[in-house]
Amino acid sequence: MKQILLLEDDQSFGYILSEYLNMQDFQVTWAKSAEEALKLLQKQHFDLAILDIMLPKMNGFELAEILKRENEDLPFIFLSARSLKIDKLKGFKLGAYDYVTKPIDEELLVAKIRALLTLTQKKVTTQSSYTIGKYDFFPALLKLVFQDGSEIRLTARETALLSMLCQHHNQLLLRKKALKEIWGIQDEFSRKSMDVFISHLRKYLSKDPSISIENVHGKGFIFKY
Amino acid sequence: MKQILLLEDDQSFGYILSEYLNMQDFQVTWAKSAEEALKLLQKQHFDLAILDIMLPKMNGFELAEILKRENEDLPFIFLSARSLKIDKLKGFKLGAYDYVTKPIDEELLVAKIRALLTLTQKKVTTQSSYTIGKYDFFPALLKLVFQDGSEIRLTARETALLSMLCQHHNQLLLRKKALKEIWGIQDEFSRKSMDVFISHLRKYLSKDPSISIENVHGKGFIFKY
DNA sequence: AGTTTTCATTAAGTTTTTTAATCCTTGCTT
DNA sequence: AAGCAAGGATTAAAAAACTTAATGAAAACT
Repeated sequence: MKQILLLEDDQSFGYILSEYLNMQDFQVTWAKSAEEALKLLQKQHFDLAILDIMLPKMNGFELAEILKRENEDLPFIFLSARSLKIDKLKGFKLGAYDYVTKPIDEELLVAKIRALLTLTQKKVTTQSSYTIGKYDFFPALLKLVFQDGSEIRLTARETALLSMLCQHHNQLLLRKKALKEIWGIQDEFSRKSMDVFISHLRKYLSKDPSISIENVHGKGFIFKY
Repeated sequence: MKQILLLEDDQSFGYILSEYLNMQDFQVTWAKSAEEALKLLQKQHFDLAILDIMLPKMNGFELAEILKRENEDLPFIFLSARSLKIDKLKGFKLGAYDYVTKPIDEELLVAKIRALLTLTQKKVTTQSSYTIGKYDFFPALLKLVFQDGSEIRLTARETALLSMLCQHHNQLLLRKKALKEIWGIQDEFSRKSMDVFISHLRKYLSKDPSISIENVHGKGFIFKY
């Protein structure tokens, strides 16, 4: 569940919004001042921050500047009653993902939040382990472990390819996509090389017959399990 | 310079917007139909797409779906005269960064674009090139180019190590840190391997005597230039 | 049915990375 | 300050990983 930090000094609005976001399956932590927000940020991880701008002491802009300096990749959205263009420009310049003016449309806000989270999370995706039939696959350890405890050590490319297959399991993984991601710019030549690795993986995974890497002619592969 | 794909069938609006974006130092390619946009996407790399929704044949939503399926991580913004909430929701659901309604404020649009580009580019972390004294280093191409045009091809590990050194240039890069990042949390054994690569890099960079990779006993290296 | 393109697998060739060996440097100990 | 251990530089060798080639089979196209 995604952790959201909400900075908002207005009691009733803050309450309503945090309840709404909670309902939408976000884990909201509500800070009523920038100072409180900073303390929370040091203790806990957040996936996204929603920042009100006008606050009694330190304002949302100032907090954002600190965030950018310290907490590098926490994405944030400004939320403010001020709809002046100059404020919006300042917001974006500070690296905000969006600048939403009150009154807000909660449904749209949630849609934006989800889009943003998908975007920022995308890169990090690699799970730390996958269960593939009777195997366990540990990408970071370059290891594939069979039910009976026997291990197969994988090479870097084998691991990269198997990871991609896992991320798309039971869906088509386009050749083009894998080539681009693992081999970099797709010179149509490494096609051959990729085939060799598919072949390796099939061999490694052959102890469980319910697993298969099936080819879709001209398109790519489907990793079924 | 950032490459932007603009999909817009309205002649005059498309012209004005692409001119404006050009002025703001973006490299804009203007497609007048979704089909044309698709062709361009196959040939060229873009950093961002701006998609009009209402188009004669294939519309912007449909194109976005294809993009999501095929072209991995090209971020896009919808641009439309339709301001219905249902359209906006659909836009975000498709993974758009934003949904902007006409008439647009060009200045705000550019601010958003810049913010989004920063956001998406950040993930890739590694700069696309570094100037090191009389050399240019292109991590993605695994190349080190000397002033006189002569090229040195680097291996994956050489590139990874040189990238890290660049990121910390004129500061101490801890051995431990490099080992962890490049070799994975590793046994003190690949220490030796790392030394070999340091040695390679020194040799490659020896044509410019103002560059040096200096050792800090027991700690790591400082890349000076 | 024949032809062309794509795919699977094995083997051979090449490149990259690691390990080893040797000598040098740094900083500590007495 | 001499001796010594631990860290570092460089080159060469061995090992591992990756790519290319070769062959035969399957799929799609005419």
